[in-house]
Amino acid sequence: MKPQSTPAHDPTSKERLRLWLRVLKTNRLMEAELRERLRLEFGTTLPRFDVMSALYRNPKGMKMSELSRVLMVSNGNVTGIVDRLREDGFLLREAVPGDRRAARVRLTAKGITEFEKQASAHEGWVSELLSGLDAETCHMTTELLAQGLTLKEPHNEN
Amino acid sequence: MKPQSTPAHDPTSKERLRLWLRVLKTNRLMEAELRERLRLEFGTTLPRFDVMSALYRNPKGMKMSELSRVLMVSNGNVTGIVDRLREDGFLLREAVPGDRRAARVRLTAKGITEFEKQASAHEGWVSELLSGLDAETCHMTTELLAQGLTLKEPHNEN
DNA sequence: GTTATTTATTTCAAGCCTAAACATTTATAC
DNA sequence: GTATAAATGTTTAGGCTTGAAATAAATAAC
Repeated sequence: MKPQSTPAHDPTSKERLRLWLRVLKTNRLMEAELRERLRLEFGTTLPRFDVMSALYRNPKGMKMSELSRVLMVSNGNVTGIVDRLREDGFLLREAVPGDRRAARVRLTAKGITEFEKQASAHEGWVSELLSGLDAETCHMTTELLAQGLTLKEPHNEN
Repeated sequence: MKPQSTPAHDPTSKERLRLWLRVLKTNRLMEAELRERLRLEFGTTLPRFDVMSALYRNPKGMKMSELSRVLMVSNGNVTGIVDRLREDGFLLREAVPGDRRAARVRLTAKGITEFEKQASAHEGWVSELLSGLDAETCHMTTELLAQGLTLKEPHNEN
């Protein structure tokens, strides 16, 4: 837990690097698998699933900038994904009263129905992929990762 | 550690989902930070760094398909990244004697020098970002993730 | 009230990424 | 030997992603 001296062969630094590479690999393997299943079973993508998931947790809708902050992707990125989801009728845009710049986005009934199917399958897939870890071990690992990351998230005032 | 029953409120399934979301968040925050630093300090990107890193560990060079397998990205993806790195003079392509389909890629001297600078900074950044975890905790977390992921990597016969 | 700044969002160029189609070469079957 | 299959790479179409520039509206300064 010392500061960050990094003299080329600092063993702590090496262990942290190994952990990072493991996180990276876990992430890639799982994303690849989930992406493929979402595509085959539902004809959708991970970013689309993420957007719908955020909106599902916020039934009253979210502003574009909120979405972009919560999902940790750029503003312009959200524009495109939302556009395509709207073309498919899964969400709609509304004006924000009192602020003609902003746009509020929320799921349609069709979007809610569709997302619930996807989310149920998704949770099962994740559980299957992580079936090597029981609940307690998962919980501990989650806490360790959360505590270990000394990285402030971008500010969040609603 | 039971199979994957997933009856909507299975607590184990929920913990695995939470862990997955935490891995995802850790990955995004760290990738965003590392990407920005690579861009500002070295004018490069994470995928480029990854390719050079793989080649650095294989001084004799790697075939395109090897690169694609090790990095867990698609074949066509590697083509583009390698093209751009070659334009910058960081790597070169060679014919593989006895197989006129294949191409072997390896770092140039310029590429080696450049990557060593980047890798040194990169290791320091990672250590800084994970400074909340000491060596032992890192090691344990790495093992847990490695063991927990019941996902075969794509086969690797050289 | 006008000017300047900040905020919300879109557009754009460039690069990343995948799956599928393609071309070429090598290996296998017979 | 020839047909078939498998392997190596590239290309293509479409979507994702970013950072920067542009647009427009709201807010602050004065």
